[in-house]
Amino acid sequence: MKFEVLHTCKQSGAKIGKLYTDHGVIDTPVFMPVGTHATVKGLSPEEVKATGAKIMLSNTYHLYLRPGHELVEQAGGLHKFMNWDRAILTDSGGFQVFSLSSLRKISDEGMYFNSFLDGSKHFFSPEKVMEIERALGADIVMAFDECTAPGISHDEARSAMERTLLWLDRCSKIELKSHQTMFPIIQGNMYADLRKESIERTLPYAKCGIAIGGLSVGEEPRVMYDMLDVLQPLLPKDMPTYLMGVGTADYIVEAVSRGVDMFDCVLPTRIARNGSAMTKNGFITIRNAPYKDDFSPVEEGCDCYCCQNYSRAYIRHLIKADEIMGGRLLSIHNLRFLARLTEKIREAIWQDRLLDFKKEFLANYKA
RNA sequence: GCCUUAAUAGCUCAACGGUGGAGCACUCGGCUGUUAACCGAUAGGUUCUAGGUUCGAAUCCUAGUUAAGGCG
Repeated sequence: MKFEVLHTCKQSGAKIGKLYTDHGVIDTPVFMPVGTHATVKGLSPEEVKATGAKIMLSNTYHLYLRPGHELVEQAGGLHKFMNWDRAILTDSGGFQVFSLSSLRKISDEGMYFNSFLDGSKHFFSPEKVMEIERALGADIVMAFDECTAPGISHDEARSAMERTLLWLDRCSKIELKSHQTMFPIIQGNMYADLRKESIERTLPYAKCGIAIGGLSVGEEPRVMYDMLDVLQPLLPKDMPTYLMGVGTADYIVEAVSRGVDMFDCVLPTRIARNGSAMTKNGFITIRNAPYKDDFSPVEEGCDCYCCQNYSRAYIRHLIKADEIMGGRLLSIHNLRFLARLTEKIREAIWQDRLLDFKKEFLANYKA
């Protein structure tokens, strides 16, 4: 895997790049749809591709529990199993350590946890996670990290950061398949000194990209931007930076202008299934009454399959009637919306005017 | 014509003679490395009508109205 920088924005320092994988080339900045259970909920791979996605996420923790990484390997790997021939990134389960905290116990050795499916006991060590990710066969595999919530003490944050670094070192010793590369993850909670130390000590492990974890976990946006500001001067210039879990237009624009290149988020597809659409003016809740007889497209000027063929009124009807198609159409739109956003961002970077673009974009966007 | 049963929120139904609730629908809010086609909130009532019994009636009694079923 190789990353090539094509241009750096003179106004912002943001870069346009190409990430070459065995499963295609990814233009950055990029948004990556999430398909936790080896499917972007509700959409076929063809539909996901049609939104412009060149890479998608899947999840180590969930696929390990069901159907099992051995089975995926037996099927010929994740790409073949799910019929997706473009790039895949697997998250390590570190976030599940965090979000399913009631079910786990954590130590330097790793994480003991109970399956949310049947309560059975399991253990993830960094080595075990790498072994699973190798079996799944994604192009980019995430290191096993410990994600923390805002509000913890400096000591607790340091402890999680140290553990993440310890685990990272162990992850780095496990051999992956030839087409795979591992992204290490920066932690440090909301403490500037820890974030700085974390990136400095994590960078030596970054071969083709580096990730920022533990943000967008409930803190105020300002806090996240502050952390990105701390990291920005220390980010590598020759490889992509991936801000994990971020997926609203305003966050993406703000983060790219601070040097971030890759994003993923469940939000576009989740809020779609729950009846909301992303637009350049912010979210709109299509399921609400005002759209009952609104026969215009979800977003005027959008080139997606949804907007080209269906009205807000129809989609509202589908959502209210609990018809799957409503969530599917909005998922298509929201993914296309973010793909188009990154296209516009790349264009602005080419033209060395990303900060102007950001200002114009945010002026119309209501968070 | 007679008999039986029923009538409570928009719908389907709870509620011992003791402060009328639930689910769904409606309206709105939330969702950020997916335990999420999910979660939450607001609103919604002359308990069919009129009398009666009772300290107190959705609940018991009488009459009526409407509906369903049965008998003629």
